[in-house]
Amino acid sequence: MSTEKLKKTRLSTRDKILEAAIELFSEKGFSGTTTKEIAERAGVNEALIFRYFSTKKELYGAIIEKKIEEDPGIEAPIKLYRDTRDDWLIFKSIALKMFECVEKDQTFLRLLYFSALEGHELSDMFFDTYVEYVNMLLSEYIEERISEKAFKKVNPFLAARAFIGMVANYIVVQELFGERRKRNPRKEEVVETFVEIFLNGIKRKKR
Amino acid sequence: MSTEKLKKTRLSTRDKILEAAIELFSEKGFSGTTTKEIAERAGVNEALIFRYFSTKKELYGAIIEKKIEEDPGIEAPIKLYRDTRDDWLIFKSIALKMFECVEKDQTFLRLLYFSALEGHELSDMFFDTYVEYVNMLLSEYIEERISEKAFKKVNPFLAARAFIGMVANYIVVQELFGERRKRNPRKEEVVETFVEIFLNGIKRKKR
DNA sequence: TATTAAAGTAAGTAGTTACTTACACAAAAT
DNA sequence: ATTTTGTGTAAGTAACTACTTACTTTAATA
Repeated sequence: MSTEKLKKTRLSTRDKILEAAIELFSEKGFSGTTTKEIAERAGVNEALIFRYFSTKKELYGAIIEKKIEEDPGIEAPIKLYRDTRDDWLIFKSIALKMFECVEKDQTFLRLLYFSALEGHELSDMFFDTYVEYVNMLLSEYIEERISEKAFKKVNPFLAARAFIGMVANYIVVQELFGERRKRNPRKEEVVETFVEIFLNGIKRKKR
Repeated sequence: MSTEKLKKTRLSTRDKILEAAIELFSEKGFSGTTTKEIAERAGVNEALIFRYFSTKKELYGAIIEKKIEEDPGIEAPIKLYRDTRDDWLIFKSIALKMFECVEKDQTFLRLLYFSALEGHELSDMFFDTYVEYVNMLLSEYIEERISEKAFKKVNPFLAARAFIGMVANYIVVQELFGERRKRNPRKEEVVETFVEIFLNGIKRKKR
């Protein structure tokens, strides 16, 4: 018996349901997924789903909460490197962390977008945890750098959005709009180009 | 009788169905919308839907095709102003055109994202028409400006993505993740900040 | 005026949906 | 030894799904 199979066996019924639900909801959205399918993929009886979660909606809520708790810490690099004032390092590692985040979990982006489009009540919290929080931390850092005269005077909130936006949109185009098929530039080239454009754009020129 | 009412009356049954379907599919996606609902909102008998479109999926295809044909020409400014070599004007008007595009049609962005997530076969064409085509034209322009030594040597494709990404992501955050509620910076400030950061980042410094 | 075609509708259909019920089995607690 | 508890399941249910049928009304044409 392979370790993988062993691992599967050890999963509690509740966890098997959650895992199958995460996969299916991320593939087809809330209304595109049936509880029957979830039960089949989890390998459990459909009625069991309703023993653990009283409604399909509650199950959906549970998986979004789970994703929110599993926060991969895109903001880690900024907290870690802030004091070095090494802008290149900070922005580069934030971008790389964003790439890493969707590479590690293929369901993440789709769940985030599906939950927003389908209007789930936890969608806002999901979004705030992953996107707004990072943007806030980053705009704080940019504000500091402006007052240190290292960066030009710009709206720090918009500058942060600009940088996060470059990276986020690139990832979305790749992951959601299937541009993966084409052989794209290496991740490192992408990140370095974006950081270069951004930092050149915002840094004060030395005289 | 108001002109609006008159206009409504003049709409053919087929158009009434299409209009209702556009609204509903953009609100709730393909699998979240029922043909009964569409008929109710259009004010026609449900059976009529299937006289004009043989399946629900075909109706969905028809509305996406319609949207593709209605292409609002985000690429117009670049074609129009390319020869002026006025970078500020060109990039600013592209960004403004992008804002304009989603302001004029509230259903557009949601349909684009829903069709991609739900994996409709026309989704790629939809995406190509609105996003890839503009990106291509823009990267051509950037390439020219690089060879004219006006811009730095960067990957033109990535530079175009960077700019489009800033703007697109800002709009998506506003429209899809309901950041409209907060009173945000004026559109003009947003656009000017983005263009400033981008052009400063990519322009060669004069010596 | 008679004929035909198009536009519209009520009432279906078979299959699916989220969710329930009633019951079986095994281990732990009494 | 017997009750309780947790875990599982087959077989339902009522409401809903996309889609059809058979029929009527309206309007254009000959």
